Amino acid sequence: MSILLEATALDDYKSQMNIAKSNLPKIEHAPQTLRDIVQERMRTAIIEGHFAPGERLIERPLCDQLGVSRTVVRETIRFLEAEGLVEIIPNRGPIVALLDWDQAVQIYEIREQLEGSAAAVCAQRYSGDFAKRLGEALAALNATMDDSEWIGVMRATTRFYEIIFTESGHSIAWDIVQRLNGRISRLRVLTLSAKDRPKPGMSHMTAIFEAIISRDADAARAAVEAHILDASTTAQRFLQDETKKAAGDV
Amino acid sequence: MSILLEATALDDYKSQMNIAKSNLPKIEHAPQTLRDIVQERMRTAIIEGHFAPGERLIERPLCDQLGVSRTVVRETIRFLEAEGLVEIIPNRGPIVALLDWDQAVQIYEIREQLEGSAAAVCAQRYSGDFAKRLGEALAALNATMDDSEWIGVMRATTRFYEIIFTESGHSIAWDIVQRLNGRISRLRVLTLSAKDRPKPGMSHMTAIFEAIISRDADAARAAVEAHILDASTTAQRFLQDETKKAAGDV
DNA sequence: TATGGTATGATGGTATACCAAGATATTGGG
DNA sequence: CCCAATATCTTGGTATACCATCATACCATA
Repeated sequence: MSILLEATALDDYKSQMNIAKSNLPKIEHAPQTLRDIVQERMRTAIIEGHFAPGERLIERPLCDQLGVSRTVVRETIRFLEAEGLVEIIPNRGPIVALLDWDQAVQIYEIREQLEGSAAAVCAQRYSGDFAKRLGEALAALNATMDDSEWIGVMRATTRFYEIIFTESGHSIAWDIVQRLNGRISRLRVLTLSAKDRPKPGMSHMTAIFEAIISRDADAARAAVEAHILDASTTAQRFLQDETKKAAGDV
Repeated sequence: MSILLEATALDDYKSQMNIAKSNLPKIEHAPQTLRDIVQERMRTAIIEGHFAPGERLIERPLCDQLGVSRTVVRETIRFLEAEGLVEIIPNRGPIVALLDWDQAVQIYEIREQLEGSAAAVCAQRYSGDFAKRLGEALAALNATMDDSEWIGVMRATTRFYEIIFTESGHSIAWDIVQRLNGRISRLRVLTLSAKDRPKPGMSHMTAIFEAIISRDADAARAAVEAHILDASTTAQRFLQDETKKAAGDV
């Protein structure tokens, strides 16, 4: 059964539509539309690697798998296209976006700037229970490092940075970073599941944490840069191995 | 007659569809789809201010004005939503995105970093006829400054930065900057058409040009930062005036 | 074997119908 | 005369059917 078919929010939505206003506890009814659900599901399916890069996304099968109309699927694809997660091949239709090393380098560089700034601003301005929350996120990240479930590590990492971006007030930069992360998700999977470097990643995150907490903006930025340099180096190794292997397979 | 109804590419497309393969010089047939045309047209209509911020974008009238089906319009809106040019109000539909000063500040800060980096990289690495091309772009920009057509100034400015980003190889950052510029287009219009500051803008651009040409990366970055600081200061003045006026109107 | 035609499948584009939710107008009762 | 309940209109969301085009694979014939 397809990953897209898991019976969850989509079915809830549909049954809710039919039942309509049968029960009253509809307060706080977040008007989550079908599109939102499908978007979210396809986005995570791509990011988590259930679709291979370059794989075609054929409309009607997707409709069948998701149980929604073409309209919804097409609008979703349009949205993901704008996000850079999907590319449109003229007269052939959408495919999962491909990623070459040049693009990856650019993305790491942009992340370096945006994450570095957010961390620096954070170090200067944080207040309230921010330190506590960031510490908890770091602890949670540390906990995920052991069970080596890359998906958990990725989510914990995201959570860690989300706290930083939120505290710094850089919501737009956070949007951009998340979108860029989606595009290099394949590389993140590779680096996160790399057996030979769970420790360096953790030490970098700890360094970022400590620099922010001690209100050292320059050190915070430097720590972020070190973290991303490490990640990009690891990613490069994998991507080039992969490229070589692909070249050999031909 | 609506801005959207200008008879141009859209009609060409449609008649081309019917004529089909009557004449052979169809080589280099850029497969521009209806969606692409509608997207481009609506994007520029929003950016150039033909739709007011907050204005509702009602599907069926748009279909009538553009002469296309709801599918095309809806997919276009989805794309522009992902671009941040359009917001969806639950149960009310899409509106032209609103912009508050907090968001604008964030956007200026991100632009500062991305444009600064591109200029710095450019200064270090430019080659070929880049200097000549950038000089021509600067001259073109200077020429537009006189006739005070803000649209021309905006395009020339975009062209100037496009050359920088292209030469630096930062294509993804350029995408991001362009998208961000779309979101603050209203502010750019205000600042560009400000009668009291055609000169400062030009002098900043000249400073950027000279710093890059003399391969001084630090100076280039500083010049970009000065330029954006100036732009954001001007923008802030306008936006706050506007806010005050709006408050007074209530 | 090579050429050309055909069948198939996928996409882009269009039209239409239906229902739900909001907004507005209307009308009836106090 | 005012308030409230109802009716109507508009819009958004969804689903479905249809056509034209493009690409590809297959097949038959020279």
